[in-house]
Amino acid sequence: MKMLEGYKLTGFQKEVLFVTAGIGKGKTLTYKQVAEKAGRAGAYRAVGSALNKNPLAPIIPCHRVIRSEGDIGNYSGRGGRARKRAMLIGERAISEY
DNA sequence: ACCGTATCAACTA
DNA sequence: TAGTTGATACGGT
Repeated sequence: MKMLEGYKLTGFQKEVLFVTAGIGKGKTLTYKQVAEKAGRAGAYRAVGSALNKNPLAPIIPCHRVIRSEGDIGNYSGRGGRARKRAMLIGERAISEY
């Protein structure tokens, strides 16, 4: 996993990105779950911060990380929340409501 | 449903 | 080092 080389990311950042990148297709994880997998359960805020600065926004499936209630969180990638919602609906990961 | 507080890491001065 | 911010979570009202 050397895709993170060149990017000045901290350990937590790398863990978060790695976990996010490891989410299976059509699956979704809540920020809490990602935080737990990253080794810092409870740091859901930090997870958001990490993904916010995520230099691999178009590469990492950050759109598969949603809120605990199943709602769409925010998204820094191109298209913003609309794009994220569209992708999740396309993968049947969430309800289209 | 709405508001306030809790919690964690990164950023900036 | 201290203060602020941010893609959240949870409980009380």
